[in-house]
Amino acid sequence: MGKKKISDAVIRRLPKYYRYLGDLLENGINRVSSNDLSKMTGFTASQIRQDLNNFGGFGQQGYGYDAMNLREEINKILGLNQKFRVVIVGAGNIGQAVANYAGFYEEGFEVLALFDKNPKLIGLRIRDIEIKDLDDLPGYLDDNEIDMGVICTPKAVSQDVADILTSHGIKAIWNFAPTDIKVDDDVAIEHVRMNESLYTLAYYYKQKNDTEE
Amino acid sequence: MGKKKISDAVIRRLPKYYRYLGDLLENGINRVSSNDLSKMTGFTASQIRQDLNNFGGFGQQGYGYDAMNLREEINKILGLNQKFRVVIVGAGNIGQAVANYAGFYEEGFEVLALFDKNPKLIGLRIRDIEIKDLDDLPGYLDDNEIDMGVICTPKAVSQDVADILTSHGIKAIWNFAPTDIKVDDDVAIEHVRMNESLYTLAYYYKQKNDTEE
DNA sequence: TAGATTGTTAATCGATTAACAATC
DNA sequence: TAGATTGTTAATCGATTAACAATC
Repeated sequence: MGKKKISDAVIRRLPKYYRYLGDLLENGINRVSSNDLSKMTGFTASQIRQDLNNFGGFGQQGYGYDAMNLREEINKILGLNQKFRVVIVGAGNIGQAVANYAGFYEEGFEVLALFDKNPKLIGLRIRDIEIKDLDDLPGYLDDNEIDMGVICTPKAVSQDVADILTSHGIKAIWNFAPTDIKVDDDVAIEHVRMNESLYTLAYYYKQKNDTEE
Repeated sequence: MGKKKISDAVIRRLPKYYRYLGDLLENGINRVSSNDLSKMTGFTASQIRQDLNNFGGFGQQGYGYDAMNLREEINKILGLNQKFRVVIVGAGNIGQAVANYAGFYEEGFEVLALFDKNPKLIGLRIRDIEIKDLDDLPGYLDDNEIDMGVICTPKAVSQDVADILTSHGIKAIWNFAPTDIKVDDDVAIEHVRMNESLYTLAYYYKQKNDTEE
């Protein structure tokens, strides 16, 4: 409604707070100041307070933040307090990596099926999840309530897969294919840009080694 | 030297230009304007011209840019015009995915060895690259000239692995473990933040579905 | 209470966009 | 040449940082 738009930069810092708060709790630490978080995350204390105050006053003057409470608040802000029913399309190394990743399940992301068109893979099970024939994807989406699709296919077919997913009601797409995918405005999409990351690394490597100022 | 510092945001856009220029060339298109690139990338034409002019005047008034030339210039800027000798530490799904990814080789990244501590994996070959015992990593690094290490281990050991890599002269680390890693200032490091990406997706999914304003 | 630390406003900084002269 | 489009400066916008009153 009248809420001011939160910038993307803020949202992308929240997972980092969330992770460090989890680390603190694992170590039995329950009290944390913006200054503590600053040391951990590398963001300024001022920025951290600004970020959090976009969503509410979670701290207490003179004390700081309760780590568990703050973590739960961020959990809610990010929408991690719901279950996500997930299908993975493309059951190669990356698809399998996602299916196998335990941290995924801990936050409520439940992988229900993988799809591939490789006959050698169809029928196999990853973590007890069956790899199904890609041709069965539309029917599967019609018969099951799925929230999120993970695209782990080669780039040549990633847009087609996205089209199948969205035309069958999927509103969240996590894309590992090295390409941009176009979706309607009501679909959330995130790209894991491995190539971009690698090339950026190459650049900074070069900076540090070529031009030892 | 006296060069003005290029902002990180600029660097992270370069790979996208690079990719779209490649697409154009594949389609036999050799001339491109900042306006064309704007339509493809979603960045403004003005921003694209600004970005490129940080590095030189690659265009021609009234004409635009020569796609092949511009692509080569970006290749050089990013430091992709050199070979990278790479080791992958952690030969699970992600490590194997990286080793198998063809786009990696096309840009001059050559994977020479994988390392793991799982006896079931040691001795296997991925793309004809042997998986070696993690214990042999320090010796291997001493005996071979390696530029880059890719960390695909669980987070509990990622810092230790990074320490081994850097203490044996590695100056570039590509980290897939879901944690921050500390390295000296002369080491370039890039994190592929899959968790952050996923949680951000959860947030935007929630925005689009909860608050149909 | 005194000390600590938040929440929040104001100041600064940097990045993006707009505009247009230069020029192919 | 006329038209197109860059390179580049100036204007705008937004994000970060600094500062401090509020208050636990």
